[in-house]
Amino acid sequence: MAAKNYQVAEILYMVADYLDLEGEEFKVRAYRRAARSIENLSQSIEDVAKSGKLQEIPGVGEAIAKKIDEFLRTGKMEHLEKLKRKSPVDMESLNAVESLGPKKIKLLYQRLGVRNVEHLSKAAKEAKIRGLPGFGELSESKILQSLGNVSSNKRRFPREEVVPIAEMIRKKLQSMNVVEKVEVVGSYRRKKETVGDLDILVVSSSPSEVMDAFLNIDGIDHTIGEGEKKASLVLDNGLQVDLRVVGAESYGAALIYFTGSKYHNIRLRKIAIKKGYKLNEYGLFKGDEMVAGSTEEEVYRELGLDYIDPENREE
DNA sequence: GAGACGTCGCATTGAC
DNA sequence: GTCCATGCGA
DNA sequence: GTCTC
Repeated sequence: MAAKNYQVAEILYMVADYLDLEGEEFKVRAYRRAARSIENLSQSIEDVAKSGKLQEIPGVGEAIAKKIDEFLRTGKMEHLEKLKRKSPVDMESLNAVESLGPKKIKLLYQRLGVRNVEHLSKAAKEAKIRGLPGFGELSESKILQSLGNVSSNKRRFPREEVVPIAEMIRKKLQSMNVVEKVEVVGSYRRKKETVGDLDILVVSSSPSEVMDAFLNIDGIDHTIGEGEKKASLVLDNGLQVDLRVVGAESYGAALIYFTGSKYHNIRLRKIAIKKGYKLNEYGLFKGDEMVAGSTEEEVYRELGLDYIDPENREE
């Protein structure tokens, strides 16, 4: 895969981040969608551009195609340069800080003049952030914690590296007698070469016991959150693991939903709408009535589709 | 050309 | 303490 | 900004 694809995607993500700060909503999604398409492209973006078929990429229309062309020809994108010049803050670094999104970044700038991570770190250490609307003492310490984590954050893990971990967790949960089903979903189930995190789906009559077991597996660095149906933690090696517990009646729909890909879900959802249904992680509904949900096969069948293997759910 | 663009659980605040 | 609104993340 | 209707 040409390295250019990755660069183009990165640039589009950056444009999205800056637009996000300006309060744009749908353009942001549009740029991120285009970026994701290009990441997943099987051909080199340069070849696609040469044959003038950029607009055939999902999410790429006239405007973005033009910008990609510009970048491939000149190595720059004026649109992004302009956004950067206009922006008072360094979105690239600030947006990478956990728990900070566009709204909070904007507020930190307006109230404290925070433009980059150095300013942020200083403000947090001086306890200036607590007290701002929407921030408390806890938010402040989370920011500091996240700033300390920057290096270990965000890498993707080779599949081989996570298989033993996934299996360990799966076996541990499966051995519990309140657990009916366990599946490792997400890109792991789609058998991608790398995974960003591990997603685990469980059916159980006693979610709280499952949560408890999950939060006590070996090798936990820290937990990110825990609720009745959902928990997230980070292992010593930096891998994030998310757990979700659902009812048996929703198992199939949840499998589909959490296995993804996102594109695949969007496609299914559209097909569902066209047929007068609504599809979500809980099931396939006609009005308020669930017509399918306990198995994947059932949901696909009801949508008029043959079963699609997880590996083939990229689009 | 107009209108939609996913949706929801969780953490945290802040009001009561 | 409970309940709500908001932002974030997925 | 892009896609669908």
